[in-house]
Amino acid sequence: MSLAHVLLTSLLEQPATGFELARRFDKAIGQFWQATHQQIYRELARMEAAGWIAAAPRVGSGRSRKRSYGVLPAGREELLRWAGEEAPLQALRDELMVRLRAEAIAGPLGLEREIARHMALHRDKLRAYRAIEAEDFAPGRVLSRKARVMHLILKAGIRYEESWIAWSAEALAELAALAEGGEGGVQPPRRSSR
Amino acid sequence: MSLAHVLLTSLLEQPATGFELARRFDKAIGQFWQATHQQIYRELARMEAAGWIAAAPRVGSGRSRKRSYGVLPAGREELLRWAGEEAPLQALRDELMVRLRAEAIAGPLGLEREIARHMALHRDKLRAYRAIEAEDFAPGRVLSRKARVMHLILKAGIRYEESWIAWSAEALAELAALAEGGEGGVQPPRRSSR
DNA sequence: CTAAATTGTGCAACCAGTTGCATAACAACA
DNA sequence: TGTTGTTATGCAACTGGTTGCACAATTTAG
Repeated sequence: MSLAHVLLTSLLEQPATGFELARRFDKAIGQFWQATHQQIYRELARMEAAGWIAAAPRVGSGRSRKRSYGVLPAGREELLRWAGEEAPLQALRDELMVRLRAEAIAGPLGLEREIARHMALHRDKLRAYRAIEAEDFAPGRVLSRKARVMHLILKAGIRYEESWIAWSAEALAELAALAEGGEGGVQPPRRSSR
Repeated sequence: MSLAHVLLTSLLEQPATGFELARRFDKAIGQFWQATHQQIYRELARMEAAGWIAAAPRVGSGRSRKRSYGVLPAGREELLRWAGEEAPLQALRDELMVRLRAEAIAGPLGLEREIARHMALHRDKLRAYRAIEAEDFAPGRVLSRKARVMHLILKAGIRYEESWIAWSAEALAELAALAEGGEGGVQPPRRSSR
């Protein structure tokens, strides 16, 4: 049940409508958690029912359906309670690795293109993260505690992307070597080179 | 719909019962995909209905409910078709990073313990992967194409664990520095040190 | 021979996330 | 004034994954 807690955190930073929260997921939050507007509205309704958040009274004409939520004391307590919980390691799921397994077992499938494409996507993400880092966490600047912790989160993303880029390069080199060597057999090669 | 394709790949390597497939998920497959026995049985039933796999005729007494599945030509075709598809980057979800965001915004929550615990778990995984590597892909050994591709998958796991271990060390150091410096404020520090 | 552990299959209910669609206020502008 | 784009909320149906439970054959150990 992490979504509720992501939303609590974000609302604690700054009250917002469901729509605004959805946009925040496109930016900073989206790095390590995602949600569609559907999920967000549903979850906000639950959280309101649980007494964790409340909508601010409508301003002006009152014809709009817009609802801006803020965190209630019970919501803040719930966030702190949850933050103290232990969680198992996040399970890794990667479709590309599943495809690579298929490639290993069902023979050469030409996965190089897809790996190269992923590598480029990881490069794009890394570039975007680096740009945020240069903008918000430039070296030498004096940062608040909050900013320094946020920087740690960004750095986790940077390391993650870097590690996939490095792996992709290694994998492409190995697959190229395999293709060139012409070793397509399922059994270990018969002719030893020594 | 990756689960079906994981199962196709595994059955192609070696026919198996649902139970045996579940155990394979605890080992090699589990690195980048997970499934409970429930999901596996449900999916096998679907795949059989779709004509991708078939159960081998019962051997011996025939009193057992055991069903061993093998891949049919249609299943193999489906696997190859799917392997050629493009997929977006795997979305990253990490509850620990969500907690760290809460820590950044809702004040110090003592997340160091949890980060250290995760670091130890990542170390365990890395050690296990390294043991497999030493066992199955020792340097200098002549490996089949299949083994070399499998090694690439393992290496992806190794890099992933290494990158989290390195991040954890960095995060713990930074959090320790923050605690020591006594900077708990939300605003940038007032007293410049120069 | 019996008890316990392991192997093996499955139903039912639930929860979280996805997809497609519908609706409506408001702002900008032609 | 009407059209288009943005902001804003929500229902309904579905898919994939989780949890709890039940049942039964086979193997192993006492």
